Amino acid sequence: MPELPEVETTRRGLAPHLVGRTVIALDIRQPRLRWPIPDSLRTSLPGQRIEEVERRAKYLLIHTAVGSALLHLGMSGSLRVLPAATPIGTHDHVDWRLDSGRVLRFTDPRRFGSQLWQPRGEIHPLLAGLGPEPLSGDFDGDHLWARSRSRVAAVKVLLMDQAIVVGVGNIYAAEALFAAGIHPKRAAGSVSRGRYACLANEVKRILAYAITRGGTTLRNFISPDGARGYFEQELFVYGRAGEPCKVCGTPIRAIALGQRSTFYCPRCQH
DNA sequence: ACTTTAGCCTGTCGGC
DNA sequence: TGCCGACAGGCTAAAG
Repeated sequence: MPELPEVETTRRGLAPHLVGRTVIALDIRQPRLRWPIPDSLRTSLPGQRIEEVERRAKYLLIHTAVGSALLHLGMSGSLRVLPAATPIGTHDHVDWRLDSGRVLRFTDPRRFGSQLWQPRGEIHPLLAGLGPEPLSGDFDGDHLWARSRSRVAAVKVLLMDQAIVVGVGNIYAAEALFAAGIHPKRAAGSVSRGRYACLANEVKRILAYAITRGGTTLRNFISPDGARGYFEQELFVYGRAGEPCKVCGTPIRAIALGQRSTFYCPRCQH
């Protein structure tokens, strides 16, 4: 499932093929994604030259002179640059025809992804309320500590709240909490300043390391060059219910937290 | 202001 | 073998 490292891996794979290219036309075979593809994208993007490929949270921003396309992979989406004649598969919903003779192809079986448009000078509502980038200097333990006072929700829910910090999904939240030794169900407001400092550092370390591994491939994720990610081999708790903790040997436990599966070591995390 | 719930989708998997 | 319900999950909007 694409979280920050997977989106960043995608960005790095796409940028060399997109920057400097002009979008000739869009082939939209399925406009009903997480949100319908807006007319503004259909009318604004064709004819534009791509200036830059940026990542903000889990969004890819494809910048042009008149505005930016916002691409989100949802949980099963992938983007690849392919020869224009590549046969179209069942879930290949959108193609951007490029002047290089290739296409940027969006594939998404579950259609939780999106393609939106943001005119130059405007900020899309979906980007407006986002918290800081976890790998930036704006994010640290004191930020988590300050934003968690008086909050009774579980610390894992806080960590996955995109208004608090972006890019951390179910996998990396579980891994960071394990590394910091914090129980995922602990009330966010009851975690000390010092432990938040540790947690913030682990979030940064794990995300940065996962990017070097090409992200985590579970089910659908593939990078633009078709490669799988290799971080799954490095997971300590996610998806390992019943298996021994790699640190202490205690069986990893799975619980539901906010309708979401959560994995932790009952001995290492408190 | 915070917390909870429903909903968007379809491939996969266990059970019968 | 085939059908069927449960489950998975990022994220938002609406409800509590």
